[in-house]
Amino acid sequence: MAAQYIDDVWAVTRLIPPGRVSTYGAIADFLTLGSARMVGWALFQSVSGPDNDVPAHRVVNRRGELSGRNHFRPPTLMQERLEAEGVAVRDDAVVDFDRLFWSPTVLLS
DNA sequence: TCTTTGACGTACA
DNA sequence: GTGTACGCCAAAG
Repeated sequence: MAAQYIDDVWAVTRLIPPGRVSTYGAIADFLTLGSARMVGWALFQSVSGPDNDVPAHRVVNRRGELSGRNHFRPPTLMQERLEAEGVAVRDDAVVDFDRLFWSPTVLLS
């Protein structure tokens, strides 16, 4: 069974609205994991395992780059899904990332 | 058990 | 803007 933080990360990731993106640091800070790497690891488990019902493609690094696209099958799946949701991707990075950025902290409001 | 690596981020030169 | 260093925590070898 997955660890608790894995479940939390998946829950937050599922809350990301379609057409929006979030960052590892924002989720890590929201869950007070203390390390953004845990977020990436948790999402990697979702993509690698059978529980791929997590929109991991909506989570990018701080620059808005698709750093984890190489872990998708095929590696272009991440960009394809983002573009399918209306998120423009250019040079492995989200266009207008500042505008499309979504933070889980909005749930606190 | 120790070492290395990893979907990151911040600090500093 | 670029390169280096460190912290952070967990999994794999």
